[in-house]
Amino acid sequence: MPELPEVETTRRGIEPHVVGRRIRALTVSEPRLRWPIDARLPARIAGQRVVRAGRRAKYLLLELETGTLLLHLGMSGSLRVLPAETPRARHDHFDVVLDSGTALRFNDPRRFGSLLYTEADPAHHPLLAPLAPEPLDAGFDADYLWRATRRRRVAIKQLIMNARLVVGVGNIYASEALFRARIRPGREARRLTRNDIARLVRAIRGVLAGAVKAGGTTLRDYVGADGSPGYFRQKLYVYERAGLPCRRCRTPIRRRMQGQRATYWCPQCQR
DNA sequence: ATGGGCACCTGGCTGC
DNA sequence: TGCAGCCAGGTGCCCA
Repeated sequence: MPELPEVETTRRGIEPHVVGRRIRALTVSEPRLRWPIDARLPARIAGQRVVRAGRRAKYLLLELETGTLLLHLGMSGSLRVLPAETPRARHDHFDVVLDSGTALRFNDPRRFGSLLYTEADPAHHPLLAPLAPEPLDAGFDADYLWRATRRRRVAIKQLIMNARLVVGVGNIYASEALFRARIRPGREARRLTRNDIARLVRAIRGVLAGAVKAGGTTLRDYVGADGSPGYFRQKLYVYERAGLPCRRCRTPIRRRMQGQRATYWCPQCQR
């Protein structure tokens, strides 16, 4: 589910509630996430102050005094801020209880999310180290993507969903960015021209930034830290719009499977 | 090195 | 009403 905009929206939502607070407890009701939550984790983080709420790609980073919590929302996860005494609901898996009496509560029906902890530099963590530059930072530019796409035969849509090459773009925003860049999702990456690449970089940045502004996209499970949905769905041009008229040219939007994920595009606008 | 396919898990919807 | 089958905002890992 959550791609960069949803994770960033969650980060912004929790930030004012967590930074400077001390962790009273980590209470785990279901440790079986993508990776099991370490049974010693509650003891390790209890009593620590939260220094910073950061993000790297689709990971939320809660920087503590002596380590960093790495939290991933997976496909169906959400993290909410609520009073610690709020009764648990189905698929609530853990609470980070703060000294303010509020809790960060993680809910994830599919349990593809994860909660990890490292006392080393998180940038060196094996899951974070190989990640591409942040798409909204200066390091992600046409030169970078040009080099990353040379001699790559994969379809460009699959390439921009590969976190070693482009980070933060998932299935929704991949289709949306390619629509904005007017590039067909099935084009071989290395066949894109310099101009295509420049438009694609702008499109990726634009769609991600726009979605952050709208609080993300809610299709099914996603809610922000305050429980409210994201409103970017109304601004989607192609995703889940198969058969509906293109919002630019009225041609019916097409859908096909690409690497076991649905891809949407306008056969008229995109070449 | 690159790329493809599978696995992990639950729930909602469709169609018989 | 029940149930099988398919699909869903991600991504690490194994194999060719």
